[in-house]
Amino acid sequence: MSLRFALLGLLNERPASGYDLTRRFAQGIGSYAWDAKHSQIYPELKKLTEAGLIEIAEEGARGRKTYAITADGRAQLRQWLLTPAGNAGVRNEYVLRLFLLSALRRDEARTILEHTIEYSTEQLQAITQDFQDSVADGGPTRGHGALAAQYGIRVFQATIDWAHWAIEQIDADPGFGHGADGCATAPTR
Amino acid sequence: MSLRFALLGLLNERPASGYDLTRRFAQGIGSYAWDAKHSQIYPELKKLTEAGLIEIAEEGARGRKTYAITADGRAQLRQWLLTPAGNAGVRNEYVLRLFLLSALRRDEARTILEHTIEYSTEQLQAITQDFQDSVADGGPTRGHGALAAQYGIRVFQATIDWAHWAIEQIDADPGFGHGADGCATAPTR
DNA sequence: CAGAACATGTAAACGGTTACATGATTCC
DNA sequence: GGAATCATGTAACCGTTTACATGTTCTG
Repeated sequence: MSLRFALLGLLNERPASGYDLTRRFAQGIGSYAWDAKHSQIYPELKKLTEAGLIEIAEEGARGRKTYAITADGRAQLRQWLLTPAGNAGVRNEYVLRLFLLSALRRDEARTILEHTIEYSTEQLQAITQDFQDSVADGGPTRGHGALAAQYGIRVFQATIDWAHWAIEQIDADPGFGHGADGCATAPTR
Repeated sequence: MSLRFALLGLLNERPASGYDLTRRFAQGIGSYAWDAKHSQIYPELKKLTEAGLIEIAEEGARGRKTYAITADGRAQLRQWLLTPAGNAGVRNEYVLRLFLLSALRRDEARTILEHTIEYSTEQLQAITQDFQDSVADGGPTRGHGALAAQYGIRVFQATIDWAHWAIEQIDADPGFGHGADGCATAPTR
């Protein structure tokens, strides 16, 4: 059900085609909120159109269809947002990997954490850059743009800080890596 | 594929039954890394056993089966962790909702952000409490326990800080809520 | 004119959720 | 003895991914 509202939310900001929406999922929103592929987006846009929540605002070159949210769609989006939702099914493979670090040897875990710092730093810079580009283009400095960008910045910064701290921890911990292959402290059974 | 490694990872820490694993998903790990229900966990444990990656270490009362990871399973887990993974399909409905706040009126968005602060504060306290309980019980203060708990603490704290900042932003922004129902700045077409 | 990017769609296979279903043990 | 908790499983449905499939427009 969330995909439907993710699409309504993006279309509420401004009209877009399936192609546009696919790229937006592949970029920012897909990295920390919700991901979707074009093969899921196109059929969903069709359903939303049939339900009257969005409409084709314009048909352009190459079969391009620009969709816009309708009053009905906006009402449903608002209703969904105003309905409280307990923390539903989170899925983040990257974070899962961070959780399982104790299965690695100290040096391996350190390498992964260093990659995490590198990766998160890149993401941080990408968000900052995107945001500044959007400001320069006269794009939305308010609403979605600024709030979401700032959220991403803070979460990635927290991840970087955590990874630095985690490296210190594993370096200081003599028992780290007990679950690693071929280590004497890990009996097979 | 990730569920498989999530299970191997948890079993690498210590042997557990399907029931134990279900509870651990419902608690910490399910809130910020990976979620799964018992109906998915039990069949997966069966498959992992058939593949020789885990084994039944003990059969107890009420049909309880305690599974333990095998050397093979540990090797596969380690291999997976050491294989770099670009940020794969993230899904977090709670964060998605935060992204779409600009569809609401200022006062509504503020309410949601206040709920976010409240909720994240509770989560923060729950993690801190769980972690302290686990230390008091002589549980693992190393590996998974400490690193994961600290990660959760930092991410929830970042969310709280962001929400405070976001409330200030929307209060200061005269254009906020342009996408809300019945607002003059949002023409239907 | 070739290759990249734009643009949309479908189908099979897989993963995940909800609901159904059952029974044992413990606690009060 | 009844309720809560422990404990495991299956099936139908729905959401998601991967792979297949096609054609257009722009850029160099």
